[in-house]
Amino acid sequence: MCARQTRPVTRTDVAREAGVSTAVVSYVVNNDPGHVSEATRARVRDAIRRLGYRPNASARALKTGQTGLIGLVVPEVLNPYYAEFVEALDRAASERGSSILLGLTHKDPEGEEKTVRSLVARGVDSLIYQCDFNDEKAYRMGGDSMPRVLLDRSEPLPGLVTVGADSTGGARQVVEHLVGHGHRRIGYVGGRMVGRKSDLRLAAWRQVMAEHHLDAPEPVLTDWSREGGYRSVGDLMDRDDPPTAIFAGSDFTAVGVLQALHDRGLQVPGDVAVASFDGTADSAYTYPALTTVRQPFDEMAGRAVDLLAEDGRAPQSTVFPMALVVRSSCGC
Amino acid sequence: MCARQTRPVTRTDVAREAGVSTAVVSYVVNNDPGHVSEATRARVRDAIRRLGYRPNASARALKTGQTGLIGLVVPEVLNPYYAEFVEALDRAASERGSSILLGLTHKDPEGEEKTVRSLVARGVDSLIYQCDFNDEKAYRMGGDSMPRVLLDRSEPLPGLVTVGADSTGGARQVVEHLVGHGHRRIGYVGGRMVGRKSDLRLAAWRQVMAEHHLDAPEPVLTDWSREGGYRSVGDLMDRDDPPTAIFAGSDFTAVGVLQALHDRGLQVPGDVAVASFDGTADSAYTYPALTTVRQPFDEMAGRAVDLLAEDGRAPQSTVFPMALVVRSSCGC
DNA sequence: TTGAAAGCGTTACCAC
DNA sequence: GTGGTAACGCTTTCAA
Repeated sequence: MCARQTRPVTRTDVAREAGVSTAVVSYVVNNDPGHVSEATRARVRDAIRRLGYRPNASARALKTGQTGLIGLVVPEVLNPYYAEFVEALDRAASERGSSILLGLTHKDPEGEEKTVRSLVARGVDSLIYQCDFNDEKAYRMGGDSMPRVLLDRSEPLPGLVTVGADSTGGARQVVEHLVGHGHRRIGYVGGRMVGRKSDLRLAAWRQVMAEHHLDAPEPVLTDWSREGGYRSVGDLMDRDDPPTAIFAGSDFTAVGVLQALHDRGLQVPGDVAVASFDGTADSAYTYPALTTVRQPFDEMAGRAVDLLAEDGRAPQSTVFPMALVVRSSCGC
Repeated sequence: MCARQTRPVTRTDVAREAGVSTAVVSYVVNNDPGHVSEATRARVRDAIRRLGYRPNASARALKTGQTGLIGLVVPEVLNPYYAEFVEALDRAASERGSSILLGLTHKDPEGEEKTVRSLVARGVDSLIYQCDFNDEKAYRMGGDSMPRVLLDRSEPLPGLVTVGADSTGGARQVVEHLVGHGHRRIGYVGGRMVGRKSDLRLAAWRQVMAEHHLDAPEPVLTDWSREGGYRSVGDLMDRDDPPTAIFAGSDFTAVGVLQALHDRGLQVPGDVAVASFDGTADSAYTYPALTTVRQPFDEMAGRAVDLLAEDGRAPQSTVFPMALVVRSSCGC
């Protein structure tokens, strides 16, 4: 009735049990259409159930050369920004029959290289990069034989496959909105860019200010963290003419900004308005709730996984629009 | 100089290049000690480098029966509570030479079963469960042949391997702290337990109240989300004698509670004190910063991965203490 | 210290 | 429709 031994059931056992060859079992397991008669198919299915047979993933992978694993390189998952990507990518991957092999770098710059190496060694079919440092280097490390995409890039990168959001358009919407509230002194707080040339948000902020003939105060550049946001408020508010509104380069930054503002006894949006960037889930639960522009997480994730499946190694760049989410931190 | 074809380099190629047998290549790759002379070793390493050889993970896994993959079943990663676990587990796993294969259920109750099935089909060596529903059922699904641990369990479960935190002790610390501030009406807000018998936090709160001869107001049970926390505040504060302090069953819940309190124009901790449970990173960045008890994420993660490695199928239960983190939401 | 060779569980080509 | 069987790339025993 039940197997005495723990030896795993193989396709050979099933074949014997069903009185067919191993090839037929393979056909049935892989739903090979038309190849096998209904009667046989049923018999095999039955044997599979009776024996509790489970195909061996490693054997299949060895034979087909495909593991169904997508390696995801991402700094951390405690930052909701990355968490949004991870969730969206997991959904996209599983809809398409793949799984995500997590490669957290834990924000360690050299962890990136280690992570990629480990992912490749585990036999991932493809790679998605969502990282901050040494982008192109890490990207190359994947090896040219493997489909890979660089996520969260707003601009095409020569020779690379990228997917991203229209950061410029998004940032413009935020700053325009703040200007629309009548603010004239709008400060910018964000992190320093590490692996990229420039910060499109910063540039867009400058540009919108200029278009409205407004002076852009000196931006505060810190690191992309809540702590960074917190610290930046001193720099910004201790000036002779502090801003009446702050554009934070990320929701995460804004969380720190908000706390620092509260600690100084300033009202938001009464004394200072705040708006930010990313539209992560937690931006709705700050106090006050953040006005922000939402990243198209699902669209980017879906596209990224599709590109991998297309095996597309032709360099190309996809950019999705961002949408303004109006809440109360701006004064609406 | 460079390979014309894209055919992947195998151990056979390396053997030929180095003028040795494939077995020797294997010895070198796996650092088999003493088995091969320094000269040969160097020759092989050289050939490996020249050819750019990378061992094939699937073939190795097929042969050894080990993939080095740990399946992690977890509802979501956007909730910082789970994100803390994911980060800690990833760290623990990679320190021990394994990788985490992510199995997000996306809070879909039936997703749990699908997720486990998918993880097993991908050939994980072992399974870690960090989930809310149908615990034991999902646990059994892993199959008895596979090492697996149920994470985040404060009490032993007959026949299962569990790792958790001392929730009772943690909750007691929080409530005692609130009592120490002179509060007499301390409310409880938390989620409903789904896969478990009872909520130890709730019980501990009741007990501490009783020990101090304090009446425990009717607890508010909602779901474990920011939204749930937000909604619960109405239930609690519209009473005839609203509490002067609130114990939230999780930081996530507390975030919603805080926002609702602010929206009602109540000061924290002035009008109402708040303290919570979990000690996730974001609890330091609410307004005001939350007093909470911290889960021993790293300890639990490390222990969980160790238990898997020990192949320990003997049911056992490990519980780590929780530590009070005093910040400003309690009125300190 | 090194090599030959037997599988590991599949898939898929080719005969029947 | 069905079955035989040669790989896939690796580990490991056993002999040399």
